[in-house]
Amino acid sequence: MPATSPYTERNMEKEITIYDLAKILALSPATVSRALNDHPAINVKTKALIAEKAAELGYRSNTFASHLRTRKTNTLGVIVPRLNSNFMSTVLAGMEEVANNFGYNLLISQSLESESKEQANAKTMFNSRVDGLLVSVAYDTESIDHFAAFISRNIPVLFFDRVMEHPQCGSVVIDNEQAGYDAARHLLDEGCRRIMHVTGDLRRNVYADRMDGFKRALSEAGIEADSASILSTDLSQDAGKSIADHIDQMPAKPDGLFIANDLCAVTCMQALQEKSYTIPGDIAIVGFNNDPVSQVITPQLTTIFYPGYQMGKTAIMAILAQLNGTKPLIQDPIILRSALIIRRSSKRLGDS
Amino acid sequence: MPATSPYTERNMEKEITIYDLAKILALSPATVSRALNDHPAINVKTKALIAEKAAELGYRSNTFASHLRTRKTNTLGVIVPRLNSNFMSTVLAGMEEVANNFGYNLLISQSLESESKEQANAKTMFNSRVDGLLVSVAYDTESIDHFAAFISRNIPVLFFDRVMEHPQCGSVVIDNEQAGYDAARHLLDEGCRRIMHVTGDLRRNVYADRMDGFKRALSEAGIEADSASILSTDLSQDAGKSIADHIDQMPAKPDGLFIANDLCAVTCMQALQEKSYTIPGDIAIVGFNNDPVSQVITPQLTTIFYPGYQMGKTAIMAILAQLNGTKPLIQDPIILRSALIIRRSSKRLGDS
DNA sequence: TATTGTATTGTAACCGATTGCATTAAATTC
DNA sequence: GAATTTAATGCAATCGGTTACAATACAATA
Repeated sequence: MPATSPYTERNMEKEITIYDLAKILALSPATVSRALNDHPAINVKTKALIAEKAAELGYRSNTFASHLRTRKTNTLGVIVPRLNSNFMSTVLAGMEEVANNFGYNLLISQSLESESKEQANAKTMFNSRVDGLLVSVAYDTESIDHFAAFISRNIPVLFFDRVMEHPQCGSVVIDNEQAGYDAARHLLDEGCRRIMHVTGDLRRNVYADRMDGFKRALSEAGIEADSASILSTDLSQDAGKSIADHIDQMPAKPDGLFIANDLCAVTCMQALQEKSYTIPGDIAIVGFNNDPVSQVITPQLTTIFYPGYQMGKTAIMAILAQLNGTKPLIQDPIILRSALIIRRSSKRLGDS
Repeated sequence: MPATSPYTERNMEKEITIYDLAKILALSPATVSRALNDHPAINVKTKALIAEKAAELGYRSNTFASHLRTRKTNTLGVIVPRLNSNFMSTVLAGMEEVANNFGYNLLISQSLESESKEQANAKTMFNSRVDGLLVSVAYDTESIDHFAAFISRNIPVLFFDRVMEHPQCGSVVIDNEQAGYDAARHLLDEGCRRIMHVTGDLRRNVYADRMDGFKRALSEAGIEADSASILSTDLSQDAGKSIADHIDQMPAKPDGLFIANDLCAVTCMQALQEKSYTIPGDIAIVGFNNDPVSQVITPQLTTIFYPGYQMGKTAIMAILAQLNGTKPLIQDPIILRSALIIRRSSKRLGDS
């Protein structure tokens, strides 16, 4: 009976190195290294010989040794609040596609909406020596000190969607203020006068800006957005139900509702319908993100189209441009187009 | 005028190493290394001293040097068909959480449902020297030769959801056959007799198994599942519409519909409703995955609960167990519980 | 023939962390 | 006080590729 159980043995096949190849072919490791990197000084026949032997023996370059020497990783770090939202997974899909095309890998982690987790993630990314970092910050992130290490070493940090202000960091966003304005303006145009806005944590630009746009539209219409008409929540599905309860108990109920997240909006809408409110008759509703659920709910939800895939692609291209030195470190935010999609949940006036 | 533009300079700050720390503190690199790794042999005071200095100087471990030496990357590769589906992003969220807790990173890439892309991804993962590989195969994957390199080097390869048979590879799945049976059986119990099944590519276990279960239920009920009652599609949203058109033109229309994907089912349902079919009156429908949309559609969609988050967590734990040698390489598939969730879209009989 | 040039390959010093095997100092036991 | 532990630290080789700087061989030129 063997001393160790069979399944504890691993890596039976020895990993072969350029030294092995060199010895077998009676050449120097340097020549092998150069040949494998297609260095012009090496004889074509020698290259062919080495390539053949390498393939035969299943040689693979040890990227650690290589990176240790060259100080490049070809890896980009991505920190997002959550992986499992339609929006974020769409962004990531876009990122992965472009990164892959340019020979970069993606190291992805989620902060689960917690600043401390985000800090830990950043540290890991830093130690993993990512060539660049893409971040959408957590709900409760206050400081960006945990990115200082990157910045001081000139490792590009790019924020997307939920961004932080920093002179050295680029960002990719949509015009949230305008989107908020469009949403509110649309509700006003549909005849709503007591419009309520359900938003997220106002420390986050995306929510603060949407609210600003919301207020601007109301103020233009001569309506004051008092504090009672703005509700800050975590925009979860549970929050959606609570909002419905809340509205149900309001003496002067809103006739329009702008909720900064589709999933939350949809849940709220269902809860309201259960309480026999009609949508859009009693209350017109506008969501945000153009999540698949917005087209599935009855009535279909008016929302803001958010170009997630494009945002992912754009973010990667922007950070690669920085890495290649073709773009300055200091740059203006990249603003992508979003658009109001009008569906039935907000149409209070005739269609024609 | 400087020779290079200012923004092309990078990494101005010198990276400090354990040698720098050792020199500054008049210690040996070995002590510094041990201290940073919290080695028990090092004096607590010395550790504190080193930790402090390291923090002060912004030291970061060079993972390449470390990995080069230890031959471990602490990175797991994940190849999925698509990132942007509710199911997959939920799985990934679960994976990330566990991996992160155990100090592992995730290198994630998507095959976009193409075998050739999957092969390329596998190659990258191989060269990145991931410690293990988690795969859910693409729609059209025929062979698993591209994983042979891993297997022959005893790098664990674990399949999840869409799995391939291989004696050396573990897998994490649900009992798709049973789920398919449950779905069909439920429709039968609700009085359906002409039941149609819309499935995906039958080379994939998930679809083949669900179909087998479907057939078993029908055959038990004495109904023959003829080829006309089974439709193989790509389960996209477009497919959902086509299915509705197809049904609309069938002479003998089905009274029950089991679609192996919620998003597709929902789209189909909407298209059918537009054509004035009532759900579940004319046609009862069952989907698969318990996607958020299933609770949003009217009537709410009966579906199969798929434990995505748990699957992600389980898969990581299983592969880590292999890496730690606590589990044999050859093992039975891990089967997670799925469950039929009955909602309105399939209730043709009274509730009581 | 001596010199210079060209093509090709080799030598050896890195890159930075890890770790088996000492070594030294201090504490404990006899 | 001598002998033995115990605690803490150091030495030096190692991981595998890269690359500046030779070195060698042979052809071309003076």
